[in-house]
Amino acid sequence: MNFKESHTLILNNVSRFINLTELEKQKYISLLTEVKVVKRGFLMQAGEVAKYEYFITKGCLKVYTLDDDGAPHISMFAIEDYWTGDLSSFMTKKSSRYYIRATEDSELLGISRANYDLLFQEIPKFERFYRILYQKSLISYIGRSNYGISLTAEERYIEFKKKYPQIINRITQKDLAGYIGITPEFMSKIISKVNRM
Amino acid sequence: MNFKESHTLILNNVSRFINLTELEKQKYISLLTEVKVVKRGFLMQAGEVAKYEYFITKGCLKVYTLDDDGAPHISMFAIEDYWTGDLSSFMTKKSSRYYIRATEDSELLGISRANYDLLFQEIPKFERFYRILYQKSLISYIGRSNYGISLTAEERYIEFKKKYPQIINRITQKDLAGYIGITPEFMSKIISKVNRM
DNA sequence: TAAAAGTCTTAAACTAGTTCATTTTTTTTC
DNA sequence: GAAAAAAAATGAACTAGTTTAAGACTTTTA
Repeated sequence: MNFKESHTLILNNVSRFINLTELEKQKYISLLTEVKVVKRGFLMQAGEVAKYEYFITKGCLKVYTLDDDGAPHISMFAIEDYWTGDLSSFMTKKSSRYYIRATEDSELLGISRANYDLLFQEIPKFERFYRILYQKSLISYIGRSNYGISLTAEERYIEFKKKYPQIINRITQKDLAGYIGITPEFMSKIISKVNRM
Repeated sequence: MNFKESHTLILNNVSRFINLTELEKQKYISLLTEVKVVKRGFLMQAGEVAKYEYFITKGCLKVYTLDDDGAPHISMFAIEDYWTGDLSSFMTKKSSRYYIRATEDSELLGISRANYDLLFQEIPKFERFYRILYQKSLISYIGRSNYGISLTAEERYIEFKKKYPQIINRITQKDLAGYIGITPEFMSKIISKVNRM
């Protein structure tokens, strides 16, 4: 059997941590659902329960909440080879506070909650896969946990630019401001200052 | 066989997510090391490699970094029935940026990196235990990831008070300021303001 | 139990970041 | 490819949080 391009991408991602037999690969792929979202389309909206966890095979999306004043707070940008979704809502089946919206035409592979649970029964190796995946995500979130309160906005911008050069050119300055946690006006000032340096 | 009080505590913690046989329990306990730290003592210091991940059976500790000006940024307080350590350093074996210091006389159970790896071979069920543990931690870190940039210091204080009433009476106002991400002076103003309300 | 060290409070002068308003530039849509 | 809509730039007046300094209170140590 040979797999589609998107299937090869996700199987390569999984094979970073566990080895699957051909049969297991087919089984895994059979549990996934293909999803497309056009630019500015919503993958999910606040108030819904997260039905899927997603792996991105093409495109770019932003995950954000709206505060009481309706101002967006972007918690992540996700591109090809990243996982995204609202893990909390997905696990608890409670309604989500998050919006996920494509900033480019995007393609994803989703796994439903039922299939996620089934996966551990059918291929217990996936306990290990997710153990390592969550461990790595956790390490990265722990590392960032203090950055909002201990760095200035300018330092957070410089760090983002260094860490995610492949993302910074694909998003608007306004969305970047929503991620850094400042107003678009102040973002504009910082960028012109840093570029002048 | 019967277990010590601290062993019962950690076995209860583990049994939230997986069931162990008596033999597995004994095996697990045999992989742990008991550690005591007196008030103001260090469990680890920046520059060291994290040799253990810890489960707290008694006491209270603070995990923090020092910034370039020597000001402490506290990333967590940990009390009985919590896990602590520097997961990044523990996994990568690179030197840590963190200090972990007891704010009360404390007792912990540590697992070394070698025993952590062995654990998955000997009792594969622990892949599931850590998958769920890390998933829950991750959900809580994701939930907090925007709180430093989207809430005011006063809102962060009120939230901390509501969420961790059992911790707030065990730490100094100065350490709380280091966690909230403000100066002790401003912390003092906020507390007197909130209490006046 | 006295001295030393650390913690907490208060206040005045300062700075990083916001708000609001206007203009210019870029992107989207028909 | 023109009109409309959205994003970016700039500037002036404002606010949340910092800095520095000094005195009062509490905890630790010898």
